Amino acid sequence: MQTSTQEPDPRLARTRLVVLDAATEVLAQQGTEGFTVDAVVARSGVAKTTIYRHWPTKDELLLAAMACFAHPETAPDTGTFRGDLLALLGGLANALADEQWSKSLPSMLERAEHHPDLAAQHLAIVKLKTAPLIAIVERGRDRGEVRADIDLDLAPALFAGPLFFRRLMMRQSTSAAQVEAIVDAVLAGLAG
Amino acid sequence: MQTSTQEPDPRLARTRLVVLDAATEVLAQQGTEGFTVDAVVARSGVAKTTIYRHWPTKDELLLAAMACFAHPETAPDTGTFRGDLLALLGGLANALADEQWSKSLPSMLERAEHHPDLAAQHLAIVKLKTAPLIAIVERGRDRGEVRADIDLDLAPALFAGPLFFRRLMMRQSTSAAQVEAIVDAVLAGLAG
DNA sequence: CAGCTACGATACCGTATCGTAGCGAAACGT
DNA sequence: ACGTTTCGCTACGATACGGTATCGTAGCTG
Repeated sequence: MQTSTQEPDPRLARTRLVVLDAATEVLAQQGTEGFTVDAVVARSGVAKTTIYRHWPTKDELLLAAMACFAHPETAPDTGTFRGDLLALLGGLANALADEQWSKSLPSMLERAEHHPDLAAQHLAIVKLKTAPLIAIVERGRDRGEVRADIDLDLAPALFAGPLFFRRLMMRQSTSAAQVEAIVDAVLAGLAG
Repeated sequence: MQTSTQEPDPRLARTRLVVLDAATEVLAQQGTEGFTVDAVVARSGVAKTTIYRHWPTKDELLLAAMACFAHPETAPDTGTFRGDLLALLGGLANALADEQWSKSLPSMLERAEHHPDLAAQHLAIVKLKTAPLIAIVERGRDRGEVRADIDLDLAPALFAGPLFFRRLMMRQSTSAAQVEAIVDAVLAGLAG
């Protein structure tokens, strides 16, 4: 046997791509309230029946769309602890300002609050995004730039928390100068 | 004339109270998705027609329900800067853990993202809640415990941001010891 | 080319939900 | 006690949306 399942139909991948792309756009622009299958149909140009052949229910489509944001972040390496933090948090500030992920973030939080499976997935995304931050702090600790008794679990909240707070609660973006002020403030408290 | 508008019908106030109470509960427990007029009817025991007599549309009911969370926070005065921060943020950590307001927070954020009027209202609530924090920092600055060039706009994000981050993004509560660690970390960076 | 597979279009069903109509009953102020 | 205001109830209309059925078409693989 082994009838060469090596080549799956390219049409499958194509519609998956087009539909998920449209789905993430709808989610970012309209939120969960406007996230309707018909809206994805209109935006993607893919027939509703086809969408249901790929994702048997709307929730699975939404889940798949949200999973698209699970790209791992890379940790910068500028040589200094402070430089790494500035680079990473500066990128985060920009991402929070205009990336689709940040625009869908409130929707994800809302649904995660009431749907355990989505909460788990979102937590996985958050861990992917905060991993480099932890890595940076760990590196700083090993270099002696950070107190040895630092609680690594608190690091993401300390550094990224203020940025998310400004984005979600105050609806403000954070400038490079403000990122610098935040980093310097927290950094002083962690110095060893 | 002047037929003593002093005494409005107590029935009006009563239903307002009962309905809004039920509405906030539904919102906290079910989120915006489950926030339906019929659900509020079921929970409050008030007839649907009556609800519509008070709030002509569902959105206005939701707006009114969310406005219920606009209680001003009082600033503690323990005598020391650090003590004030610990008291206030400790209270915030507890509120984030189990108050209805925190449970409806994701829903409010989600809707604020796409409804300008709700965004404005939510911002007003946030300012009410963060006002005492700013007051504390200001007091600390005047006492010389905080650098004079502190950016007061950044203070809420620095202190409260980590707590919200843990609640919203990590779905974790924050213990008193962790609050202390956060306060001490940020406080060191703000010292004058 | 032949057969299979995925896609498209349309129509359709069932349900949830917003919002209203109409009428009677109860509670309020005087 | 009486008029007025508010409330409750049932039923209803309208619409939007999730999901399916059917059939025909286009594209892929061999």
